[in-house]
Amino acid sequence: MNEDPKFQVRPLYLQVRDALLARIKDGKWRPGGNLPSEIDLYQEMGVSLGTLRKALGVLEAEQLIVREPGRGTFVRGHQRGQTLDRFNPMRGADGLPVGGQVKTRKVRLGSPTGGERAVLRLDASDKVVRIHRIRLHERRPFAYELVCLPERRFPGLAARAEIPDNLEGLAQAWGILVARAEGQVRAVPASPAAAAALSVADGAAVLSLERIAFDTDDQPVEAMTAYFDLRNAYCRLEMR
Amino acid sequence: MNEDPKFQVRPLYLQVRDALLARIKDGKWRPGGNLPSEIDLYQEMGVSLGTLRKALGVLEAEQLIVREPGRGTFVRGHQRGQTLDRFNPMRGADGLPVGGQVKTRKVRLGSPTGGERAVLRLDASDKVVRIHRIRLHERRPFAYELVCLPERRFPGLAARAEIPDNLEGLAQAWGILVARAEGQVRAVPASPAAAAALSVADGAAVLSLERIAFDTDDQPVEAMTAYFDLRNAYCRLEMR
DNA sequence: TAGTGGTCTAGACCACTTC
DNA sequence: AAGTGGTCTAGACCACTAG
Repeated sequence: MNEDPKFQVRPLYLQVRDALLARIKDGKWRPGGNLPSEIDLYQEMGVSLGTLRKALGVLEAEQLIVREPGRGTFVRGHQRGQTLDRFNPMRGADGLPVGGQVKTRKVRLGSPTGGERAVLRLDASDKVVRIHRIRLHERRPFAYELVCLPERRFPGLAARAEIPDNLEGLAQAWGILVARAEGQVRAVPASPAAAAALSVADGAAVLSLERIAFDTDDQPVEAMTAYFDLRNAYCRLEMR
Repeated sequence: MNEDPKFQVRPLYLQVRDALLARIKDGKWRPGGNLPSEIDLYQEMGVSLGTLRKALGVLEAEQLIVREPGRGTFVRGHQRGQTLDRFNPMRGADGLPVGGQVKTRKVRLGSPTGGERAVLRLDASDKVVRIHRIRLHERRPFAYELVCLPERRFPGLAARAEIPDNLEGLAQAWGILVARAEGQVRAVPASPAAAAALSVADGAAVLSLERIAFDTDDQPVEAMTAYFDLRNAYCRLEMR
């Protein structure tokens, strides 16, 4: 880790971050498990403690690890039992966390549309896995979700019996680290399928959430479109 | 700055951050102006360079300052000419930045409603300033905004001739530092005033954005409700 | 009591901007 | 050439957790 600094462009602490991230990706340190102590790590990697701590600080800011004074450093894992992942800002009209049943309706292998090819950066030969879901909240339909995943990133998914209910569950099962997501909330006329799923009139306005999720290499991992009954849902915002 | 550490709870670098922030608030360093160099600052404050730099890092993460290698450290100022402030996620249907005329319709001093008293944490005797605005985009009405500001934080505002077009402009003019905002986007039936402003049918569904902005002491600074034509607007999201 | 992460210091060298 | 922020090191002490 201590080559001639003359030819290094990427700062050492970012190289250390990359090396640590690579081990998390490899599954060397499991989600929820703890990393070696800072003392062990900086000695093993041949950098100073300050540099190692700066690298850990970056990973902490990226929400990939959690540090607890006196206890250790842990790989951040997906909280099971959460029905919505942390990249879903939609809430029920009552403001409570959405916590009903999830019906996974179809899981099919298919070819991407032009739009999906573009946002997921796929080749013509790539396949995608499509999942349709309906989420209930307080026994009423809350969301109708159309998920599109690159088959290359989720091999064997279409044939699986049990499928996780949200992005974080899927990602964790396939060892993918989701770093961020971007999207839009709009109102659109309901398609027949969305109208049926949400029990609203055909063509009535519904809220839509289009979302693209990216991994730590900034590669797209999932494209989702979700529809919500105008009256039962809103989008929660935190702005800095 | 170097008292007996036995009785210090708040870390020194956060105390330094607080001291620097106080000077920014006082207007000692103007928005856009530059701070003294790190060397001058750490010597003046009697802490080590590392501690001073950690304090600056916090202020940078809070988006209150900007550091430019080789040039210096600057107080982050509001970009004039931006019609929407950085705490407004709404965009026109074309995705372009909203950049039309802004009509400030009414500016009135009044008493807060119960809801406003609660979210702005006001006493019964406190007054509020209300501003109504209409924003145009591509010559069509884009947003109808109802702004509610504590008179105590914006003294003399109701009597001013020229009023800034958005939260950041207002805050800068009164020396307030906005740190964050939270809110919700929903669809609601248009009130008569909103319907008239947006040229939609009375009671038709419109998007609404309710937003509360907070300063660096986490005190509420503004409560806004804005309405948008469903067909012309959407909400842009970035999630981490 | 041993181990962990958090804070703080002092000093060196670097790339970059500005004059 | 002088000044700025960015990186990197080595070492000290602290509060907290756990056995």
